[in-house]
Amino acid sequence: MTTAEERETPPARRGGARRAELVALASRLFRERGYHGVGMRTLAEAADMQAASLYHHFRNKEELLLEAIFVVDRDLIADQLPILDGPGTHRERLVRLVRGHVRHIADNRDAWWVAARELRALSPDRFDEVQVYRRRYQHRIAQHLADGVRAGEFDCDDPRLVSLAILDMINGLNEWFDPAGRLTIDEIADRYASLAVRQLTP
Amino acid sequence: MTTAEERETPPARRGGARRAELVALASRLFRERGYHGVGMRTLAEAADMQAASLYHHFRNKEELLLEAIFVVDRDLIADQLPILDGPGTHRERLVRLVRGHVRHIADNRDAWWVAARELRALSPDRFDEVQVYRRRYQHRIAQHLADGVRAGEFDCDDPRLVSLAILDMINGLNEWFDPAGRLTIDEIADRYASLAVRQLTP
DNA sequence: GTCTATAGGGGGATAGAC
DNA sequence: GTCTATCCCCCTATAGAC
Repeated sequence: MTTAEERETPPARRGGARRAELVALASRLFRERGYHGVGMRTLAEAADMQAASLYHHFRNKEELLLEAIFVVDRDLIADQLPILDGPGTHRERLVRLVRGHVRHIADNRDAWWVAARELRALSPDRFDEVQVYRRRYQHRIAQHLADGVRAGEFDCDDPRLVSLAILDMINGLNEWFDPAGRLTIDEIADRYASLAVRQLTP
Repeated sequence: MTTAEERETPPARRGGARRAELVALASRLFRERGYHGVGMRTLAEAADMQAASLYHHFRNKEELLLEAIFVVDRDLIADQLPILDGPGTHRERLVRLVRGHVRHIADNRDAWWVAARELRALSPDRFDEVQVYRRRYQHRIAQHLADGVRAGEFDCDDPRLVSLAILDMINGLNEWFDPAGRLTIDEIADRYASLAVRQLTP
């Protein structure tokens, strides 16, 4: 049982290191086998405990999924959007945003994988909750592009469409990025920032 | 039971309209609830039959998934790659390819959804089989970009990376495209073709 | 080609001891 | 905070009648 107060605290602010470890473990397994493909018994075995013990840390399986997804969608807003309100030209701020976004993916690959694939496994209420974050991020970027156009710095016929195109381009890299591959993540971050700028250069 | 000859025929060339109907139905349900989230009973009910009857049409559940994914990955190669060997400048051929790719997604949204999310639910052998198609498509596009650079038509430091960036941009639209939305699919196809060209214009 | 029946296993979740 | 034991349900797949 949880108290009313605990129920209203956002999941990721509750609990400590153990809870975060379990979420990270769940993210890895969900990524490898899919949310519905991983049972609580499998999860528990990987955490060296019994399935029943997991229910002391999480109300149910969905809460594990929600926390994994929040690592992506809530933290991204917090880390990234302040960049757009910071100093620099519109172009410089966009470059910093793209680089930061690429590195956030590289630093949280399992969670990004899960957030991309398993959002629909959430109940409708939870789904909507995540979508609010996701849309806020995209809309703010579209706004930044429109601002840059008004400032005469960008050339862009359709900021909404281009913001989606740029985000999809970046998010796709988690599918093929290989830490041992031809390019380091910092090289990719730089090149993707250039590609984004190229879409907007007058 | 199937004969040896049937077993060696590629899945999508076997069977008739009924089989294709069942694959389309499965694609829709897999998209809505995920591959592991849809049971054979659910599938059978939606098709107005009993679960056991499905095993007359498909050896197992995975065969349904494989066929859904092949609608995307095998057909795309067949429809699209000839464009790059056809007439026109490198730029014109790229524009035709992007438009065709966008329309293929719009015409097969369920299958594309499943192909993007559930590839890992395949057994390793089947997974590899699909990846061969996927890589062939991407490599051929990277080749086209490199050819265009040599012809002096494109400017591109890293054709491999840019081919991935363009494909990820396009494939992402299935996440947010709404047939009843602001832009028609043909408008999106045109604008995405322009964005792709913009990445390569000297 | 479709059915009924069922095998054999795993699913999420809970009760209550310690 | 972790355990054992268990509930009840759904899973994929097969056997064999029609």
